[in-house]
Amino acid sequence: MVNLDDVAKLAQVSPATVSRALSRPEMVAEATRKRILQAAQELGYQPNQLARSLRQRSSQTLGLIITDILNPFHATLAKGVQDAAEKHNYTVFLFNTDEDPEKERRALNVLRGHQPRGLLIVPSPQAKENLKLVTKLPIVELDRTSGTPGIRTVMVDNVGGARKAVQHLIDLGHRRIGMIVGRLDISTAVERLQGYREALQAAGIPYDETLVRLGNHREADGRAAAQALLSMPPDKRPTALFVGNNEMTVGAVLALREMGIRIPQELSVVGFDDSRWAATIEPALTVVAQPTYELGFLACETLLSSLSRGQDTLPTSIRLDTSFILRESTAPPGGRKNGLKKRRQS
Amino acid sequence: MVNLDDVAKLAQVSPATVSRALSRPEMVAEATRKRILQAAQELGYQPNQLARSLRQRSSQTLGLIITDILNPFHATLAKGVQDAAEKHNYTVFLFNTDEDPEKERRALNVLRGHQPRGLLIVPSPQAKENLKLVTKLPIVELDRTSGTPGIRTVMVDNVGGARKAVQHLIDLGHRRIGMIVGRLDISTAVERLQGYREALQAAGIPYDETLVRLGNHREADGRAAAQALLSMPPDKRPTALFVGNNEMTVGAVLALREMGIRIPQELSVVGFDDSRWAATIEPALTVVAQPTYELGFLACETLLSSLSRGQDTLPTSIRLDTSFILRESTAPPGGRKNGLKKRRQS
DNA sequence: TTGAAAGCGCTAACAT
DNA sequence: ATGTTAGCGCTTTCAA
Repeated sequence: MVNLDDVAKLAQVSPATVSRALSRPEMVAEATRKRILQAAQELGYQPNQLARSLRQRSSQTLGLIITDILNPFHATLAKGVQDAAEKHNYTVFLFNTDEDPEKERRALNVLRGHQPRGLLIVPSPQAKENLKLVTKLPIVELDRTSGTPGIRTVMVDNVGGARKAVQHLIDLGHRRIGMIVGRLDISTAVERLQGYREALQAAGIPYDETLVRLGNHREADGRAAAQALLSMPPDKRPTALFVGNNEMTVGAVLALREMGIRIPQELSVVGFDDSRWAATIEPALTVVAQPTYELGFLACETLLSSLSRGQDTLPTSIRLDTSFILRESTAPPGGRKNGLKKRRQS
Repeated sequence: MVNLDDVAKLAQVSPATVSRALSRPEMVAEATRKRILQAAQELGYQPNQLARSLRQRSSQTLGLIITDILNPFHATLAKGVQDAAEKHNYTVFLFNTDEDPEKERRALNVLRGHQPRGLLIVPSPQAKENLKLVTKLPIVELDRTSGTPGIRTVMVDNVGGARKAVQHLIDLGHRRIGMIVGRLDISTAVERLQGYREALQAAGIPYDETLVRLGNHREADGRAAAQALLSMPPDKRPTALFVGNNEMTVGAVLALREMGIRIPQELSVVGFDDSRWAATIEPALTVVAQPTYELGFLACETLLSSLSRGQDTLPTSIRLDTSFILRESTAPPGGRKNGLKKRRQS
């Protein structure tokens, strides 16, 4: 590999001058700088970041830990982070935890070895414990929070989003509204459940725990939960369903399809998180949409700006708004049709 | 940060011994090793990979360059690569090129600075030129090839996959079969087009270039191409459509929907690359499915084994088989129904 | 089996 | 404005 010394020799200067010409051009005379740049170009020189980072005791890399890259939501998050990082000349190490705290722990340790400048993480259920491994690192949590005090977070207004969704169902006349919610050791699930409860309460509808099913965020969980809810006696079962995340929504909808339950005639459905699938399935799904890309981008910007501004910035918690997208999967209970026209509403 | 010296002091040995205890345990006496491990544990020591890689002149990192992480196909590829890399204790740098050769060039340069041990790349159209930047690096191309001689590739049997798809349409009785194909400077597009032509030829159907439309892999391109094809006069327009990649298939299907053209009664459709969307849309799409995860995993395994076995391995080109999945989007021309039952066939 | 010493490629004092 | 020198944290001769 061609290194600083090679360039220095070709340009007939000392290695230090080459280093300066590349990193602090203003410290080097115009002519020498040109000569050096020319030499570097000629040799195809690329600075060794390993050496540079070792010496500066600070790298131009970030760690990104998400729970499932196959989930379009997370892929979009990753893209947002990537783009922001690239804009600031940072390179990102990507890790997947599959929601497994043990994989998260390993990822954190590996990451530690690579001396990243900061960390963006969608925390697993046990992240609070795991994050003790990297206390020295500037961290931003995105999408959800581990509850670790003093950590910056960039999230969506889950409570408000859920409230809007359930409010919509109530407005249509539903009283028995089911919810499929994620694991309660994950903050988004807790918050969306809270939004559900708030909407019910505001409408004076008592909370009925038999209508709320827990799932582990996966398609299969949504499927099982929907089956359980819909096998309740007709007068007890929900007439509408609010599903707490995208994958479980898929499972629920497919289960309903298999059971021959028509949406929205027999059951109204609202999902959390939009996707192409939700928009183009039959019937098109009414959802609470999240600014996913922006979430990732902003989280990364937040991290980077806290790096450059030093430690003095207060741990901020950013909440982005969701938007409610009305499509064709909801109708008044009992089956009168509704919503054949598409429209949006904030 | 706690370093080797700290551990050495605590364990009352020299730094060299600590290094050995960690990297070549067999070179250190049982007792000392235990003491050292204990000390390392106590201090929460994590080796600095930057220093280690610098010294060894070889890192435990890989570069992965894909063209679009938002495309589930690429996300799945990335997951396969990740999993294989993790299994062998490698960490991966992820880059997105968005099919932009300039972004690819930048990614390659940045990557070079981080001294990865090898590179996995889904090459952009100008990769052949760009890859000259990293001639020293062991490379595996996946999904498609840049045509650079001597480079290992892990791809799918695109010709065979396309042939099966078109053969199926021919068997149903179609003669005017349209194809929406990707940019012809991308190998997968060329190969899939070739499979299309081979199937036609084998059936004695002349190749009609007005039935073949080029697109740039995006949903919008599939949409435009489908609109163009279907606005041909009824006696000239295709009765069946083979679409060369997943995103364009989405566009084509949505365009057909908007035009009110019923699938498969008025037009049969076969896509390349399966997805949840394809499987659950109405009607469920008949597709050529790819072993995507395996493609990524295998590509990474191939790269890593070539690293450990040294340079002597021959540049291998691996082809994985596709599988044809018959669902509900194809029928004989003229509208007789078919394929309401789902089944698979290799 | 262990330690001393050199050096990977770079940057940052400190000198000139 | 440029050069000299030391050292980031680690591994690897070489010597004991």
